[in-house]
Amino acid sequence: MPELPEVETTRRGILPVLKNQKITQVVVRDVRLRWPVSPDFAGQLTGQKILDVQRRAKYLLIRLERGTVIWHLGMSGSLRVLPAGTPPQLHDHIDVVLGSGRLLRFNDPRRFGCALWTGDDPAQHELIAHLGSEPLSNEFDAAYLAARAKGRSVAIKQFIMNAEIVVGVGNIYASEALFRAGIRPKRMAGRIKRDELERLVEAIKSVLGEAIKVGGTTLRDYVNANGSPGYFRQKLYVYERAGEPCRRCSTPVRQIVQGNRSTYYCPQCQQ
DNA sequence: ATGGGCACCTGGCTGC
DNA sequence: TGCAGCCAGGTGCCCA
Repeated sequence: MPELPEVETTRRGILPVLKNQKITQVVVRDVRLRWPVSPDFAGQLTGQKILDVQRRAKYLLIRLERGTVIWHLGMSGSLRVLPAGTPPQLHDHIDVVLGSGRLLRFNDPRRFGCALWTGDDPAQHELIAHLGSEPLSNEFDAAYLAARAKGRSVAIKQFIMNAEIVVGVGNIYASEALFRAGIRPKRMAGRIKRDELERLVEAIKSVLGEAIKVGGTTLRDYVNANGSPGYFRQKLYVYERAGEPCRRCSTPVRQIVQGNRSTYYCPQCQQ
């Protein structure tokens, strides 16, 4: 569910609530996440002060005095801030209770998310060490993309969804970025021309940036730290619009499958 | 090394 | 009404 804009929106929502707070209690109701929650997870966190909340790719990094929690929302996860004592509901797997009398609650119906404590540098963690560029950073540019795409036959849509190349671009924003750039999603990554890569880089940056500004995209169940949805859905040009007229040229939007994921594009605007 | 496909899991919707 | 089948915002792993 959450792509980079939704994770970043969550980060911005929880940071002011968590910063400088002491963790007074951690409740783990279900350890069966993508990786089992470690038996010492609660013990490692309890009593520590939260220093910062950062993001790398779609991972939230909760920096503590000693160590870091690496938190991923998977497909259906959300982190919300609630008053301590709020009764848990279905799929509320983890609570982090704060000295302020509030708590951070992790809900994840499909349990594809994870919460891992590490005492080492999170940048060196196996899940994070091999990640590609942050799309909103200056190092992500056409030269970088061209170098990585050289000689590769994978479809450009799957290429930009590959986190070893560029992080944070999921199924929604991949289709949307390719629409903005006017590129057909099935074209081979290595055959995209330089000026098209320039447009693609700008499209990825702009679509992610605009989505962050309005709190991300809510399709079904994504909510931010306050339980509010994101409003970028209204700005989607092609995603989940199969058969509907393209917002630019009125040609019906087409839906195909790539790597077991739905892709949407306009056969007129994208070549 | 690269690309393709599957697995993990629950819930909501569709169509018979 | 009930239920089987399909689909969903991610990503690690296995295979050719």
